[in-house]
Amino acid sequence: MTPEDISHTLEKDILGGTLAPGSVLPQGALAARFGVSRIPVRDALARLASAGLVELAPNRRARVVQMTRDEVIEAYDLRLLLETDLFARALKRMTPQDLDRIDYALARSDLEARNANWAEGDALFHAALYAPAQRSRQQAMIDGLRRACRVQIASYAILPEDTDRWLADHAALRDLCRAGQTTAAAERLRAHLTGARDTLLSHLT
Amino acid sequence: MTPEDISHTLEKDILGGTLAPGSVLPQGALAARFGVSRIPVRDALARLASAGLVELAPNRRARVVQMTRDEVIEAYDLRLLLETDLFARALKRMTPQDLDRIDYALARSDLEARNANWAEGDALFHAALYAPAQRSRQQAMIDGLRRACRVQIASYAILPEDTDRWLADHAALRDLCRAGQTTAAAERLRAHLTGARDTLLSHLT
DNA sequence: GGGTGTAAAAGTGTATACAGATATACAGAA
DNA sequence: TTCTGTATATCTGTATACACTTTTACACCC
Repeated sequence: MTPEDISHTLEKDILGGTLAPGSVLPQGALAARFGVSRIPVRDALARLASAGLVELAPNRRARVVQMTRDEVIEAYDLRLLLETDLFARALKRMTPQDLDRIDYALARSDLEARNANWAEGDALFHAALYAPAQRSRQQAMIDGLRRACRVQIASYAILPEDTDRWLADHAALRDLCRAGQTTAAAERLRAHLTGARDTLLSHLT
Repeated sequence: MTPEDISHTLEKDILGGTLAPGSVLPQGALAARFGVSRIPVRDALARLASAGLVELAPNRRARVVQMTRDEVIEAYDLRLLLETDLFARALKRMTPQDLDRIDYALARSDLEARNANWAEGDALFHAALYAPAQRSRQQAMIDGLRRACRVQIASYAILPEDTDRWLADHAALRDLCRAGQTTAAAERLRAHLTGARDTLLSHLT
């Protein structure tokens, strides 16, 4: 059990909803759970903190982040800004191979969605969508925001109709990429994200 | 000497040019320097890594980040995207008090610039410029990018003419804010950033 | 009941020690 | 000289121990 393993496992717990926003994460308990001392646990918590999944304060126990309504709005605004920009860059450089990879990612995400593992597939599809842009830093920022948003979503049961809409959006995005309709594709992505934001916000109050 | 103190001190060294990009940072040496054990040093290095100032790899010594040309371009593209957006949001909500604070920051940055501490003043001025938007996450992202860029700049001697152009840009931005000329202000910010990028790129090869 | 002070319990931060991995220096071969 | 293999020195990762801080629980007073 390395710190990386520990942080990955905890990330799954957080994003899977086992650890709800606001939960406390005592180092000692985690150390016992993973069969290590507190040192690698501290390391793992530091990783999660820099990924934006937990909050650390001196002499305080770590907590799973809990975003306010305004913070959720800001996060989605940032995703809109960064993802539409990255998508536009990707579209300009998209090769037939990239399109095939997007097809593959779409098929996989479709599979995962029925397997109660929708978010994994979502991240995979969008990663494939943006990969042609070859912008690792921007991609990393987007991943961070995506994870932060997902922590908030994880505590709610996702409705099947949401999943359907979401899969339809992905399929539409794929089609628009293939057809080379860049402005329509960008618009669809924008709608996809604002839709996701609004369903999350409707659950928050 | 807390981990936070240590990371701040190291950050100053890195951004001040004492620790050039690529320098190694052995935990033991730092522990001796700061009079603590290696544990808080590891903590400080983790902070710097999450701020994007050093690179950490398992069982390897920490290194000050060294960006490639493409990474510099990507970083400035991201700053352009995030800073122009944040500036536009700030302009919409700018009050007379905010304008006074910007005046104050401009005066201070003018002072710091003559004191060989230009970057501190630069960060201060831009923070004042964006503060009315009240977007902590976006501001944090921008700060991270700004620091990452500055690490690369730190190793070069800044020409006085650059500082002059840079101060003139700031003054112009302030004036455009006061005059309420939002589109011209946004355009000036864009020029300010692309100018900074190009001088950095000209030094890189 | 509701607030307040205090002591025990639980938790965090860090020094020390040691095992394992990496980097360095140097001798010998091409 | 330049490359390669190897022994040594250095460095990192983590368990343990202990001091200090925060949290919790409970008795007390209003």
